Amino acid sequence: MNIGQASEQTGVSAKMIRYYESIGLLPSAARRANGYRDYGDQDVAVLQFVRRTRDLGFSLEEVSALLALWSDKKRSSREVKRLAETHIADLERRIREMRAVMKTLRQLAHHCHGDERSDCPILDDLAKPRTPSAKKTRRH
Amino acid sequence: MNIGQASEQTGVSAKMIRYYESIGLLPSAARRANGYRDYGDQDVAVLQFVRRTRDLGFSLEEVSALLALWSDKKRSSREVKRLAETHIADLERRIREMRAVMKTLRQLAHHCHGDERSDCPILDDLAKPRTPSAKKTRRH
DNA sequence: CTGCACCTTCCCACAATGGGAAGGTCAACA
DNA sequence: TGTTGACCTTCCCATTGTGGGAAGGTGCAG
Repeated sequence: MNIGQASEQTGVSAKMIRYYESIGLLPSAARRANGYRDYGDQDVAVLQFVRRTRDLGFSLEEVSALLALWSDKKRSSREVKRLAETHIADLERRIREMRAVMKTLRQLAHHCHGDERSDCPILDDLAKPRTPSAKKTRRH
Repeated sequence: MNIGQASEQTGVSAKMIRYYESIGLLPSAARRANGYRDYGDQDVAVLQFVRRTRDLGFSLEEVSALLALWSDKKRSSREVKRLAETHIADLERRIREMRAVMKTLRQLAHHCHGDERSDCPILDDLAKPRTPSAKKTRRH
């Protein structure tokens, strides 16, 4: 099957499939005589695995680790669970941070009348403090 | 004051101050005879404004809009409030998405015994479905 | 044969930030 | 005076994950 079909069946764009191969996340695809990449059911399964883990927010590096664990028959399930739980904890932390930010924004917005008058407590407040709590919400 | 002091007082790295200037987010800084950038209290106030809005998760584009509104004496507070509320709605949406993902991950992790045994329902499940709900959690 | 849809590789762009090189400047200290 | 070290300057590169698009080959249908 061509890359286009593989893309359609998995929801991973052809561009990304080639990219994943180029960075070594996926093994080099088989090639037909004309140079086209050729995908089989096994490849599609791997792509679906990648698609799914990406949808769940795992980084490509984490996906790579999960793929390795997936194909390693001797692996213990402990590692997998640990990876999932680390990810859950990360999500929880980010949600907490975002909630703190929302709280601040809601307070600011609440005091802004939001009409034609020009005085706006949001802007006045933004100019003053040096947010003490908010850490950089950096993705890993 | 030199860029180093301005950086220290505002928590914006010197690197970023120069970058913000280069992309036109900030006006060109005054220069001393030796070519060093020179910052005054007004510049520091602007940098603090930027720092604070960045901490609250606004993109540089949004910060730019807020800066314009800030310096526009005739603006209505409606626009500002709208910007803040759009941002709040965006945060809410992202939190909802992340919670859905966490729920899935928790279910997966719950069924994984996480010990030396190698069979792992997390990996088995990841290989199967085509997540229907999870949209890309892309930052704006 | 022509046209169109597909494939290939290669380069560029994005958002925001950090790292670091190569070189100029300034202040303090021996 | 000379040197040292802490600044400053610009310039380029890397990151993460994705899309856009050019330039060219392939394959099939009319």
